[in-house]
Amino acid sequence: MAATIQDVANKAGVSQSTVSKAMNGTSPVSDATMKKIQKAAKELGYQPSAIARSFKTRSTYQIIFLADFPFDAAFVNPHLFEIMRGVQHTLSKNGYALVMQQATAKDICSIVETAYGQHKADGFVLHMSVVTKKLADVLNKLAIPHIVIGKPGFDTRMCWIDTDNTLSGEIAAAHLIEKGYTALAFVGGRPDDMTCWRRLQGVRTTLREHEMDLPQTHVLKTNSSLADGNHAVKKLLKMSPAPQAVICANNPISLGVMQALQDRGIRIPADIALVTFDTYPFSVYTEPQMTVVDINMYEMGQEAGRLVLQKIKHPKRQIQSFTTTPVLIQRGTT
Amino acid sequence: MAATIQDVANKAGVSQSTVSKAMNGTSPVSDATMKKIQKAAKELGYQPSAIARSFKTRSTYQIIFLADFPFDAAFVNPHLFEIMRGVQHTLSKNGYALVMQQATAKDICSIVETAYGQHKADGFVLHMSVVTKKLADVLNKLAIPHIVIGKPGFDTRMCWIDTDNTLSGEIAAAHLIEKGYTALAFVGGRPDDMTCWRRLQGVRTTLREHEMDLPQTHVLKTNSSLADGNHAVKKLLKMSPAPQAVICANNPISLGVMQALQDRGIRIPADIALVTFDTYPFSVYTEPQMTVVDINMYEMGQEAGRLVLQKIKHPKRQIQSFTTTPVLIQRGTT
DNA sequence: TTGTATGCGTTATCAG
DNA sequence: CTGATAACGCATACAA
Repeated sequence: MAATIQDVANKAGVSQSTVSKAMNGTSPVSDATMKKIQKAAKELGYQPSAIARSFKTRSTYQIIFLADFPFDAAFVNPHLFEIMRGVQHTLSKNGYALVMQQATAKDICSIVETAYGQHKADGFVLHMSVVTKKLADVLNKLAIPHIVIGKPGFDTRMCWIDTDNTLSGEIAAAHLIEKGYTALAFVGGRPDDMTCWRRLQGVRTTLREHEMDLPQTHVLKTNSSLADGNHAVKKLLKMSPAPQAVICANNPISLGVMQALQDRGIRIPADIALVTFDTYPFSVYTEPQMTVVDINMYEMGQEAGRLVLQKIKHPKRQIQSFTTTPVLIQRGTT
Repeated sequence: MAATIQDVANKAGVSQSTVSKAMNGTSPVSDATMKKIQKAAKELGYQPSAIARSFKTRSTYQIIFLADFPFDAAFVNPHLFEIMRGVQHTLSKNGYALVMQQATAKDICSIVETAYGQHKADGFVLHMSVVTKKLADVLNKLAIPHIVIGKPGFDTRMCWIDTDNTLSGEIAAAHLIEKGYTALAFVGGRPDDMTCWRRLQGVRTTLREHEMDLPQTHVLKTNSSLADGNHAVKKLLKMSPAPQAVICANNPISLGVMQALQDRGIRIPADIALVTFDTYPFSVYTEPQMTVVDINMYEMGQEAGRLVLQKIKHPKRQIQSFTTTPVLIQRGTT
């Protein structure tokens, strides 16, 4: 059997509580006994039992990451894992572990209630996609430490952090303006795609600040697929004034636009410049590589980790904010 | 405070140990008292403490997944997450939780030793990339339940499962033969890339079975990048006999080959057919879509989960095997 | 600075 | 079928 704190105490010739104090520095111990204890512990290969400690301190040192991990998740929602990596990193540094668990909006409440009720975790990191109003009530009523990744679509007292897509849009627009492009177009996603929509808002804001215009005729709505990008090109080329630069709301759209443009012999960026958002999946594989406004999801994960630990220590603090600044990566398309 | 088993016992007017037996079905209980207990438990919202149970039963019901999660992991090694999803699914169904933790070949030993020594987990799922001989010794000496994802590069008594890349190669070759292609070429990775190498071996095996040949001149070595795929085309077109079909050892290579082929006006599959491995990242985004031999990593994860639980129950059983059959997905390039 | 005593919530052994 | 009782390993209030 593994050595217990009692074994160490016996071997060192001191009491069990003294060993505890010595190990945790929770109360002063004389040099002499400290030495004895360390020696005994080392010889026995003593390792404190995390379970017993949890039992006594009534905390698990665990955080559960809940999301609806889709089939082929790494491709469908790669950000999820970059965020998880970040969370894990922070937690690990603070002696906490990250548990990964699948959930849906449907079963999230019962999962959280039982996991917390049975003391399986001290807190939760929740992806926006599984967050519901009912969950917000549960979290609030039971005062469960948590942080939501992504701003919930409804008013709530939950704690959340998100990326600033509006700011990303502003940065994209500012870059194009700085490069001297005056006639812009925007190829977006569906009206209910908040990410795309916020990026568009950002673009608009910056253009307005420069007293430039983005007429409704130059804003295209699509379903965010590569094929939609292809089709958008027909409309882009009919616009008047002809766009000198196109902002694509996401990677698939931008790849579609680029392909169709190049198929017609239009040179990028000489004839038309292109900007999109996020590095993956395609932006570094195109020729030329895409200029993008990127976001460091790993950093956001780290911040989420810090915040959930903070909530555990200070349950009353409420955090609702944007984090991690988007950054422009200029490559070949502008 | 949350209700304890004692509270339930008091409310039901029975002893604490009877409640335990009733809840766990660990010893027969009369219908009448069972009813009383269930009623009391429900009214109190009783939830058993997982910590206390762990403490008593000396098991954590946790498995740690250890891998070197790289920067932009979802793109660099997407399979990792599909596997994790599978593991998590199986564990969850069996009342276990999956902890995600970053590790490197350097620190893996100390991580495993302390995590196991401190009773933070009952077992481990380890990615091949962090597995060392020293780790194998530790695992063996302490009889730690584990399963390695990927066959280790050295002889060992560790338990592992892997995908059968050789079989994948065989399937790719068989498909081309069935389609009537007789002159083949193979564009591979570096000689030390075992995945590529095994796929090539599989191709060779099947060709030999059909008394066909893959001469050394028709096997190209590259660094597995898209650009390498591009460059390979020059050599492919100089080969004699001219290849009717090309097997690319992985996705980036195949995309490069396809691009360069199409740039020269060569039609796929009319002039040259193409086969590669894995669905992502590119195979569904090309035009035409790639025919691939794919592997279900989620299934492999599920299997890994089952195996590690089995190892916990039967520590002596040793498993070293291939799992999950590769499957041909015929699309537009053959 | 050290030791004694207590209890965290559960399961399990044993007697009744 | 039920109940009393003893651990599990540790942290901590309190006493010395």
